[in-house]
Amino acid sequence: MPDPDMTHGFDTRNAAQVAALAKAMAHPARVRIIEFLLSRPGCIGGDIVDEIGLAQSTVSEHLRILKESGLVVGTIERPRICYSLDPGALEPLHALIGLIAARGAQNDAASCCYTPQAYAGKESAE
Amino acid sequence: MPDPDMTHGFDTRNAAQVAALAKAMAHPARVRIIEFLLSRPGCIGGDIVDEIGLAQSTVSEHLRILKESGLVVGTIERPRICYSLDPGALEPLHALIGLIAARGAQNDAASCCYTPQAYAGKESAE
DNA sequence: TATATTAATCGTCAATCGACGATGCAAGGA
DNA sequence: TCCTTGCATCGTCGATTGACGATTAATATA
Repeated sequence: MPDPDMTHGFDTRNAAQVAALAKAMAHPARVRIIEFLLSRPGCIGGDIVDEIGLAQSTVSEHLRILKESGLVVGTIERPRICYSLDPGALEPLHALIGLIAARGAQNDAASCCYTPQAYAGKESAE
Repeated sequence: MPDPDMTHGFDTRNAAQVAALAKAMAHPARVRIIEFLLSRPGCIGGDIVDEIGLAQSTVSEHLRILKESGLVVGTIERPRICYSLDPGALEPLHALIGLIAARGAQNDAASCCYTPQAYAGKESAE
């Protein structure tokens, strides 16, 4: 048995990886940091604090989370630290999202379930 | 001024959208639900509960979050509910991740900052 | 009408998150 | 040596999350 985590073709390890990456992007301030880093040719030090408009300690904490996920890398250039994106880090997330997006082509959201006669009384669930 | 939320080329509204989508994917159980939905031609009712291995109420809560994000749609087929992915929903997230991934081609993670002489004493920040 | 099936909702609890100000720390310059 | 600069870390607070069992709601079926 190659991988004991495998279930129905997907493994829980990968799910945890993807979730961790998504979590890193799951806050508006962090998304804005990413976008900011994306808008620059190189990377920036504490300008991020000005850009985001939160306290320095708060931004530092967001950067810590981003670094922990691997999405952002910091290079020390005393007294500054130089932040930049590591695009390769979000590969697992990118792959899954790519799969979902690809499904969009073949499969309109309406087509459904294994009980074909189900279409009779269709309501939207909320 | 076309959009008061614009800051340095990105708007906070979009950041919130992206963050909300990422948040929906920011839990291993929800990622596994997505992968499970992806592994099926159509969609499934309460089989998700068996697949995930958490209590029914917990899975229901995760499904609520996924529906709220638009990523998953539920169609009522009494007494079941038929869940399926709506690939279009994660467009904003997909777009941003696409941008980041594209950057990977031109820009290796090492190249950095606007102070070119910085490369002298390079350490890794943790 | 009574019962079984399936999913949503409620109430509760511990754990985690996000924000802040204050403080600490390492290098560079006066 | 004493400041200054730039970032990390600490401690604290309220808010949110994630898990569960119990309950409720809506149908189908006996």
